Amino acid sequence: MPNRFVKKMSRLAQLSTDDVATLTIATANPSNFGPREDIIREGDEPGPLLVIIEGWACRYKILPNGSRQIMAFMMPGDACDLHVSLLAEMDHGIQAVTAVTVASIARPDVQRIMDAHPSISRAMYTAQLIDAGIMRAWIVSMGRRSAVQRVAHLICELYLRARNIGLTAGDRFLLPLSQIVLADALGTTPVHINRVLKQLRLAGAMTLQRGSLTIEDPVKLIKIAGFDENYLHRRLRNVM
Amino acid sequence: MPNRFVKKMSRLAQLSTDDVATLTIATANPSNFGPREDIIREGDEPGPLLVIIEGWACRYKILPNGSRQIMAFMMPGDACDLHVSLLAEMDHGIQAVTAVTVASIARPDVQRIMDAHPSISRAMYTAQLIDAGIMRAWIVSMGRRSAVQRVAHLICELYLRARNIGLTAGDRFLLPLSQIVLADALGTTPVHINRVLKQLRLAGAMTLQRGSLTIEDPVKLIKIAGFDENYLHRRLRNVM
DNA sequence: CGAAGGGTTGATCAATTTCAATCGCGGTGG
DNA sequence: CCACCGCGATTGAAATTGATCAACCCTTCG
Repeated sequence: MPNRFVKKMSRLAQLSTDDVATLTIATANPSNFGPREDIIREGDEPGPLLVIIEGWACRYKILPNGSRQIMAFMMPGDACDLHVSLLAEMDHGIQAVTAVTVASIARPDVQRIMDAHPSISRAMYTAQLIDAGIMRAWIVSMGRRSAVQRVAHLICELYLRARNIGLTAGDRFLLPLSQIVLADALGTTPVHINRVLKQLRLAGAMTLQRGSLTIEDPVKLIKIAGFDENYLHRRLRNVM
Repeated sequence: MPNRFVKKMSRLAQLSTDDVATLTIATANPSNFGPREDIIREGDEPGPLLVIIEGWACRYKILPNGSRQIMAFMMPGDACDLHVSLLAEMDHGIQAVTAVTVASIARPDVQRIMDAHPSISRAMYTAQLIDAGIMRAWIVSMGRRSAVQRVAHLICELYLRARNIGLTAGDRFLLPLSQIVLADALGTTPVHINRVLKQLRLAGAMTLQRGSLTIEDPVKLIKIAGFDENYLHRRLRNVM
């Protein structure tokens, strides 16, 4: 029974039985974090590669004035920091959003595994590609979309990502993000997020209550978001 | 006389004479683009790896309502699309900002070179790491900084990048970005950029006129920007 | 039961957009 | 050589979005 990370890697590249076994063994040491607990703090020296097995986490930065910006959400199967091994010091933190199970792979092992398993290496490369695409989409959202569009767009992104890993049930899925967290991710205030959610609810597009999101009218939501399904989806040649 | 790309790669990893020769040969076929000319268009199938040898370019996306968001600036030595080889179709365009000289390396050659030259591979990996850090900083800027702070922060970033490749003269450097382009990059309007620039000028922090930027008071500028020099700089263990 | 952490709503304030007009400069055709 | 264009820069005034401030409610949990 492969864990979420192994599953994700298997989707991103054709893995042999040996590849799968290697990844499974490497991530067989999970540890747990509670909600709001820091997994990595800004200023830490980058340690092992961390992989989310269960739960949601986020990448964030606190600004001098105390406000917070979330730069990414991580869901089961996502790696936290594929690329930061060269940093002398983390320039941002990673925090559990829900209760989270994390597996860690020592850096030398990552290197060894990638060297010995080209398919795994390819899968990780692809994962980075997807992440970069998501970051670009966030920049576009923050720069040129209104608050309503931003919320709608983020929901579309998260819905598709959740669906990809089998976390959706029809038009509904568990979205364990408080309005405060949404505000920190979208660069607005909780108050405004609240009004926007109400607006989307009244428009009959979607409803978020007690951590459960229901998409009432997918077409309307996508239209509001100006969501380009392809950026996460069809435009990848083979994967997802 | 190595070109800008070779120089940059040499700064990012210890390259042998052979590595340098390989890169030099691979990028010895430059072609030119005029300002505002598209180097890659959204929807194109990703082709060879493109490398900026001279001039400035930008990565951008046009939204349904016609507005434009710039997601990155590329300066001499920067690669356009290290990672997009797996995309079936470009989800954004790349455009020349000034007159630009671009070298291209066919994808299979990229693969072959990286396989045969671990140091080059490492340098490219590091380049990606830096780019990801810049993207994260942009997300933070767009989400949580005011327009003045955003402009100041972008100028700090571009100044350091320019200085890294020897394009600055003391506190001055050529910044070939119109107020319109700055607005597209920072998610505001040209009118507002104009007022913000005036504000920064009157504050004695920096002056931008006719494509030339002068930093009058670096300390003040950095303070306004809330700029963390480390994110581009000291936090990398060995490089830059 | 009390406290804490969301969520909700109203009223006001501030930053930024939008609209509109003018200016200046480099290039071009007559 | 000069008038004319087109694009970017600049400025003012009005309109709008989103932020801030301030309550109050509700649920959960110890």
